[in-house]
This record gives sequence, structure tokens and C-alpha cells, in this order.
Amino acid sequence: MRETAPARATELLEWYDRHARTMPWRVPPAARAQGEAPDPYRIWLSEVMLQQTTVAAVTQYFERFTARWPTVADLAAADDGDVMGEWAGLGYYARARNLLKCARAVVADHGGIFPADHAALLKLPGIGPYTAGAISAIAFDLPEVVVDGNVERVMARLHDIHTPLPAAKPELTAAAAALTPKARPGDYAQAVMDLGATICTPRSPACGICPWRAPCLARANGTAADLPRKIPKKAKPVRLGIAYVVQRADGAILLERREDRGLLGGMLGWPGSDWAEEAPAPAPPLDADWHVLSEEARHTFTHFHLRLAVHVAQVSTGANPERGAFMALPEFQPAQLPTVMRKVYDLSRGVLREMG
DNA sequence: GAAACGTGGTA
DNA sequence: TTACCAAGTTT
Repeated sequence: MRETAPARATELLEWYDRHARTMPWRVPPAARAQGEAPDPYRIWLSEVMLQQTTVAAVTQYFERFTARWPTVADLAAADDGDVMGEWAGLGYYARARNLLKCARAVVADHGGIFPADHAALLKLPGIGPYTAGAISAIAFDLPEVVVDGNVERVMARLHDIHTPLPAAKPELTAAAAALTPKARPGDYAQAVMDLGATICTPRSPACGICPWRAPCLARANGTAADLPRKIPKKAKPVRLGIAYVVQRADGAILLERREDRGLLGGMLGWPGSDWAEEAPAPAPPLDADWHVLSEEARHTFTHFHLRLAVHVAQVSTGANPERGAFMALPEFQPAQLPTVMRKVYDLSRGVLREMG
């Protein structure tokens, strides 16, 4: 093991001043130096969207949300279904449910003003240790230790830590705490994350142009690309199910709102079976002449692969389903469906056209 | 501590 | 095609 000089926050801040990425919610370092402060609502919204989600995916959702709901009070007053529909496609839908709960708590308990304090933020729905620190640091420039996946990777490499995650978390947090400066903590937090996203990347890190290449132990020892170590993930089982797509003669579509918990909770979807490793017996929502599509809808979730048989029927205007409710065509927006449900719809469109 | 919880991009 | 990965939180 070689020796290196310790890393310093100032080296990273100088790099950030020249290379900060542009994001719709971000106040760039030059503007911040002029005294411009970020909007805590926009920082909170972006941070919740960015949980386990890339900047590229978040940006368009962020623009739509803030155009439709410019303030936390606007969001708190929104219809639940509208918010879930706007979130559709972004994933981890508990975030959207907690987003609404949090907005309403900020209005009801904090006068519509986000608290700056880490402990107060942590009590709000959907805000955990990382997001509380990020809001406190970025929106209020408080010297919080902000540890996300980027920071864990950067610290593991800087100190050549081989302990696998998540056991390494306390060690990596301590390393991050030792580097967090009292000056410009908001810019510093964003700088480490930008570094992790653009230079100290998971695969093929660009060590040659890294502002911390001199102090980096993993760079010196040639281990950067192998860090951080992680516990291997379990294999995903396959689950099977049936989705029922029903169109009424007037064009209306049969949908149901899923329960406010668990997988895809609160989202619109097709009536259907449970999803299990055993193929389900058909249990259609109404009697009809069902057409079974030759192609299944395939989708992979966090912890299982899903194969959905798609059953399609056209019914008369007087049809009375046991489940779900008909939605008129102008109101039905496929973009408001979670991706797996949109895949089912896309497969059904050809048959629906033939029937209608 | 471990599992549940989405999706799209990339190798 | 498969597997890994991304600005985590909740139970």
C-alpha cells in the first residue's frame, strides 16, 4: 500500500466551479456566490425524484411537475390521481405517495415552509437520512454530511476500502464526514455527487482527469474499478399472471386503481390475477368473448421477472364489470399508466382496433 | 439486517 | 438476452 497526501474539499470545489453540470433545480456556483439561494421546494422535489433514478430520467418529470405545481402549496392541494399519473413511468411509486403526504405535512405543520433542520426534515414522509442531509446542505447551505451512492463509491476509492456494502456504510460515512467543509457545504455536496456521476463512475472511472487523483489510494493501488465491493444480489424468480383489457363499444376502457400500498400502489392498472410462480386460473372481470394474445407482456421489477398473459375483449355499453371502472377515451392517457401496464396496452392496441 | 420497491440505459 | 447500475426509504 502506498502513501498519499490527504484529499481536501477545496480541490473538489475548484473543480466544481469549472465543471458543475447544469440541472433545472440547481443554482450554479457562480450564482450562489452572488447570493442566489435555491428554492427548497424544488430541491426537495428533485431529491425525491433522484432517489435511485438518473438525472436524465428525472429532468423531464421535474419540468412537468414544477410547471403544473409551482409551489409546495399547489402540490399539497393536488388530486392524488393527477400526481400518481404525472409520476407514472418514473418508478418506485411509494415516492409519489409520500411526496403528497410530505407536501401536505409541510403545509399543515410548517406553514408551507420547508424546515432547514436535518432532524425536522427526517420526520417528513419519504425523507430519509440522505435526502434530509441533501436538502439541508443544498437548499440551506448547512454543513451536513451527505452520503449517497456516489459518495460511498468516491470514499471507498479515495481510502481504498474493501469492506463490502452495506457493512462498509459507517466507515464510508465517517470518511465523508471528515472531508465535509464548513464553507460552501451545499456546493461541496453537489460536487462530490457530480464527481461520482461524471468521473469516479462505477465502470471505467476517468482517474486521469480526477481532481482527487493525487490523494486517491485506489488509483495508486490500481483497485478503483473494483470498488466499492458489494454483496452479490439474489437471482430474480419468474412470476406469471393475467391482465384483462376491456373496451366498451363507446370506446371506454376498463381500469382499476390499485391499493395505496405495495407494488405499483396507488397507480392505475388493468384488472387481473395475482402474480405468482404458479400460473393463475382465469378469473375475468366480466363475461365476454375473450381473445388471448399470442404474445405475453414481459417486464422485470426489482425482485422478479413478470410474464403477463393478455386477455382482450370488446363489450357492449351496458356491460357491468365486477371489478374496476370504465374510463372514457378522452380521459384515458396511456402515459399515466406504470410501464408494465403500458406494455400490456401497447400489445392490445392492434386487437382492439380490429374489434372496434 | 434484509427484503420490498421501478425503470431505462449500458456493456 | 441478461445482468448490473442510478442523488434511498420503508417495513
